[in-house]
Amino acid sequence: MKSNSSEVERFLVARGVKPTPNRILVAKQLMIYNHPLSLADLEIELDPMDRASIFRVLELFASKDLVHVIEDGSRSVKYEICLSVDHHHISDQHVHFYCEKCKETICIEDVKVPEVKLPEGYTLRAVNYVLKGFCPKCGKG
Amino acid sequence: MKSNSSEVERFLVARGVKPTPNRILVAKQLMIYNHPLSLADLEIELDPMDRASIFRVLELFASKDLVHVIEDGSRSVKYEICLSVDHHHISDQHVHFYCEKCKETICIEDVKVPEVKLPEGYTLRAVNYVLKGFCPKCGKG
DNA sequence: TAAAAAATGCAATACGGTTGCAGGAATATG
DNA sequence: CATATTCCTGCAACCGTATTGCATTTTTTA
Repeated sequence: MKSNSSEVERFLVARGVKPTPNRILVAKQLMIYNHPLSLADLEIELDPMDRASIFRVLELFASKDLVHVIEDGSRSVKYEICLSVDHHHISDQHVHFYCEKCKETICIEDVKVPEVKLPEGYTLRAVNYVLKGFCPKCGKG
Repeated sequence: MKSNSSEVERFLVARGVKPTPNRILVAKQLMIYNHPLSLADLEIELDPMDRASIFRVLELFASKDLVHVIEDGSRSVKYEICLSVDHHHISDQHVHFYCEKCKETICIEDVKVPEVKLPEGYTLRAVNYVLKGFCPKCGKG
């Protein structure tokens, strides 16, 4: 996983984002962890960076498709860095599993989001497919 | 769509829920609309019923599988009445479409949630598959 | 180098969800 | 039938997360 600053910087620039200190830190953090993080998670990791600043960075990243936004049904939205440019095609996205016991959101890289055919007239822009239950660590509940 | 009180009452009793006035009203409202409603939606429709009361009714309904809980990525959870008993099998559930412009969540009854095969060790209990974009009414955005 | 624009941090706010508590209705018990 | 107990309800307070407004600092532009 790439993590040194200049690499992160290049990544940001390549995606049309000006590499400010905060943006580099947020991106780096998202790269180090390889599972979706919430705003609160990042706030802890990036202390003392301000929550609003992190929020705005994530907002920007999302608008430029640098992150996937995952709503796992926990009360907070999760963000996952998206390194490859073509992972916006739905069929390239993997599903996520939310463990109702340990509250972790896990990427199931092996399982891609299955595509469905929408009726006429709909314009599809994103998809959110989250499976819920108990993860292997938490057993049968 | 069934909507008179005695029918709703029978529905509740059949599912093991005591048919109190509030519960009947909430269930009826969910039946009248045939798309998922948020707590706030219901609060408006059922005025002057108390928010906490509606909340507790929904909580009860969810625990008894009388409603599907849908997280569409808007900030609020949506509830959709589930008339048939066997719609808890994932493959029986339909997908939902969230319009990013008009903020409505629409049931795509025709499109069932595709099943995926999880790796060993996971216990699947629920699934949330929401498509996002623009609905036919809102066009291409 | 001055003006403009962008990024940041702080504080305040909005919002949806949730809980504690007390009164009242329904139900069970003697 | 009277009383105890449980359940339901509404009110008000609270919580956590997301979001915004504004002033300050930093960067970019002219």
